[in-house]
Amino acid sequence: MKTEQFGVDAGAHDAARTIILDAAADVFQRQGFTRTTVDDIADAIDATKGRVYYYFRSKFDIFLAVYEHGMRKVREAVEPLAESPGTGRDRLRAMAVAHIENLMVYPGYHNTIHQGVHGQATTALKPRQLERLAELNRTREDYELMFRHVVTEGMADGTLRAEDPKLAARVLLSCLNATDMWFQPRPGQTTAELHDLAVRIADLVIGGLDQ
Amino acid sequence: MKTEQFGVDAGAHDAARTIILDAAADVFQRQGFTRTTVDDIADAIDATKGRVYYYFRSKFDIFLAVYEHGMRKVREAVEPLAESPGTGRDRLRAMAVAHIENLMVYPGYHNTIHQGVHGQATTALKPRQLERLAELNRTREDYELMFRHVVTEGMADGTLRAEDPKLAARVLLSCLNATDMWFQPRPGQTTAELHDLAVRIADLVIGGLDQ
DNA sequence: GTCTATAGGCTGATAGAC
DNA sequence: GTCTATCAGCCTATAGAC
Repeated sequence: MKTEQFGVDAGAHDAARTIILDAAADVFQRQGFTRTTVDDIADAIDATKGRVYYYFRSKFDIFLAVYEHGMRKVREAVEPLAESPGTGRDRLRAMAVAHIENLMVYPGYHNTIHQGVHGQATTALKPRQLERLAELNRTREDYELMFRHVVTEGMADGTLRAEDPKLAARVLLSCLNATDMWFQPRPGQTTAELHDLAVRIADLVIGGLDQ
Repeated sequence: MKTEQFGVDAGAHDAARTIILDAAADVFQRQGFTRTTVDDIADAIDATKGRVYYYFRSKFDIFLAVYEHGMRKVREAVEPLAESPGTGRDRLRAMAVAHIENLMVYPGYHNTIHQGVHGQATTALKPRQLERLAELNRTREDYELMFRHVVTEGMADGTLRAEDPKLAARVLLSCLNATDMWFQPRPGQTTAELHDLAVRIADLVIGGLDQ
């Protein structure tokens, strides 16, 4: 019972969890949370349920971990750009490109978050899980708020125009996220090609805010 | 056994089906297809499963009927605008507004279609169901094609600019559909208010194509 | 740590009464 | 037409062997 989860083995433990999370994000994307069985996740890593339940208390806890991991990844990529030098428009564009690129690299994670925000993953939840889900949704709202602030700053420095920054940020972010509705990474697609595509999508999406 | 499904009672039969479809679209939106039980749909119209299974062969057939009904409604609203007089830009804008308005009036239907396109509703399907789903997805592709054509026409008449009409139409439509990710009709919201909101969203979304 | 075996609950679909 | 009753299958989660 005295495992070394917080000792020298923590790294191995986290690595094992991450393998499960990667597989789960992928399967959740392909089949949706509800239709995915824990056996499906285990199959994807050539294991059985037993392994999965050793690392996660429940299927929904896996979903929560995917949500958290995915949100942390985008925030790490996008947040620094919000505070970088440059006009509001330049920063917003850089944020949009980075967001789309992140979505292209981690499609499973983003799609799973999508399902979570939409509430389609909710089964009968324990108080502990409800609280964690609420906190994650708050993180997501903060993320949207960051976009809204940059929109406002772009309006102030004259590089963006918007009647209603709140509506603009919401539409902008939902448009960026909509990419996961049709984007499928093609085998052999280079990072440069993905970047180029991300730029073109970003320009289409933020065009409505251009001065 | 000799019902009058195609005789004088066809209207009543269709009406009963539509009541079930409206309820199903609503519940599918709130809970997602998989998490929705047939009992949930029946409860929503103060009935039991028996009634539902009298009108539909399976839960997935209900989904297919919702998909079809929803697609027919948007097409009826948007298609005439694609062929109306005016510049490409004017027509595209009118189509975008109409699409969003339709989505605001039938949020359950649109959200359910969304789930279908995303493939999250797919259980083990019979050949008959697979074929019908494929046909519906083709209808949806035709719908996107209609947007692409108007984009191309707008480029020709100099009112729109786009590097890649195919990408532009795809991004445009997925952005319009993304509205159902956050839009919640408020009680007491008038048609005029919804129209105003739809116009503002449409302008944000097609701004990236403006000349 | 990872597995197998199984309990226990839920749900899609059907049969048959009214 | 609509209901009640019920079956059969699937899936989450746990217990215990290795």
